[in-house]
Amino acid sequence: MAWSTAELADLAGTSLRAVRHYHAVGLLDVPERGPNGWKRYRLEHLARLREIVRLRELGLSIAKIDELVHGGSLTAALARLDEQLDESLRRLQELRAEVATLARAGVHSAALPLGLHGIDLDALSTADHSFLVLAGCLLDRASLDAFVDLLRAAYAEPALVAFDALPAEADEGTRSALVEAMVEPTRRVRAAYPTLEELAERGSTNPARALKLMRAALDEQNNAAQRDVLRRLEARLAAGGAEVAAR
Amino acid sequence: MAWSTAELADLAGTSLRAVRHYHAVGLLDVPERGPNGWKRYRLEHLARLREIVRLRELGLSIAKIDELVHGGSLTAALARLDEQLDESLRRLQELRAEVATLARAGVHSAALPLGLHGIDLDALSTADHSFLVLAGCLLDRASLDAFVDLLRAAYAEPALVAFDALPAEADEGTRSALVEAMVEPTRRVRAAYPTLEELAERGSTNPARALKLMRAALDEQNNAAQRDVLRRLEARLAAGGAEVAAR
DNA sequence: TTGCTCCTCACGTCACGTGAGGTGGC
DNA sequence: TTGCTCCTCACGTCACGTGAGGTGGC
Repeated sequence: MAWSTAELADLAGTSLRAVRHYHAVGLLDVPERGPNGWKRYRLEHLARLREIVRLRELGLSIAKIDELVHGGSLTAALARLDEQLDESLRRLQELRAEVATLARAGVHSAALPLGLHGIDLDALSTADHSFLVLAGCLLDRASLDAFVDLLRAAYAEPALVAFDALPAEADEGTRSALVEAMVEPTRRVRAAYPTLEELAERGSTNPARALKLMRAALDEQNNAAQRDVLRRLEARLAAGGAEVAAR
Repeated sequence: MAWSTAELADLAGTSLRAVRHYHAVGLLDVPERGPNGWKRYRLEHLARLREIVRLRELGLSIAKIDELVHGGSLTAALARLDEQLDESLRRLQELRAEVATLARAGVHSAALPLGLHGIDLDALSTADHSFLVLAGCLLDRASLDAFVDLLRAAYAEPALVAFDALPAEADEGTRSALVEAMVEPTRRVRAAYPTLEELAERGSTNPARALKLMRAALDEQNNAAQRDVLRRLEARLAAGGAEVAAR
């Protein structure tokens, strides 16, 4: 009873090349050879090879296995391994949920942070989608959720939806009417939800940078007419504030 | 607002080199460049890159992502992915159990099939350990469990344990006494448990080969005295059978 | 001017996979 | 003799990592 490399690999449930690789890196002893130069593996090699295969299946690197087999602390290694497995389990469970979401929402929603609660991705404008991607890179979960709440509130206001759709060549009448129509909805939303500053402050490790990036993105997404309307809206809101203060 | 490669990678939570790799394989469009030749990434690139990063985290290969992004069937891909995740989850849970076992039993038990029920690995002789490794490569779970039951029964018989420990230079008196002592225990074990043939027949896809390999291994593990005792034991059992049949 | 960032090759890494080319056994 | 298995190089693969060497911006 002595096995060839192919037989050994087959018994152990691995490949011929893998066995040779384990020889090359010194994990598995090269056995004696028969008179014709062929390797003759025995039970001891099978036992060692199974050990290697098993630990590889557990996800250990060859270097780690080498360390263990040559007397490294198994207990410590296994404790770390157990933590990693636990982490992997949690991740896989998240991933499954995410896969289900993706199946409903399409590939391109993969760019968004996962599990945005109660948001209809199809109803999202391209601009808001892009902005959410950026926000997802900059804000933590809580701030992101708060921002999504704000977005939904905004979508419930016809005037704010109209702003999103404003064409660059909109005429003066359209613009001034839109400014007026936006005053009250904007006040309502601002009163009920946190501002971008507040979100960045609470949800980012580098609030100044996050805020700058988000503002730049917003500005970039707007066309000339939208920027004009925004400028006038801010003036109108400030004036309104002054009126109230003066009264 | 236009980002450098490093900024983009940082925002998307990946590495500079990975971004360049995605360019090289055609997954991510190369953006326009500024007057100084530097790349200028925009929101669209961030969105695409996040998509890639997310799908990579899900374990998809670049080839697969390319297929998906260029209109492959997302539904089919996700269904397969979900199966794989489910499979991975089951494997991870097995692995955790196995890690716990390993922590108790030591590295070298990694060569053994996992979760052998109710067996004390420390009490196992080296020969039996080696043989179990081989059996684990050849038999399915049920047959293996049956074999372990047989092993435990054998360990409960002092005569059979004595056989395992018989030195090669054992004298004639020791040998013949051992043969006699083994007759009854052997009959008991054979009556209560399946034979190697039966185990191979039921538990292997290639019973003839499995049986041959296991017998060769057993034979090899025995020394001259043990082989002698076995031969005489078989003769004694056959004679006993003849006696009974003749009576 | 100094330090920092950007760029493009291009070789390295990990754990093997995959021929290429030659010999031995039945 | 034919077909099959064995052997040893040695280059290929996948998804990047890691310098090497040179330029631009503040």
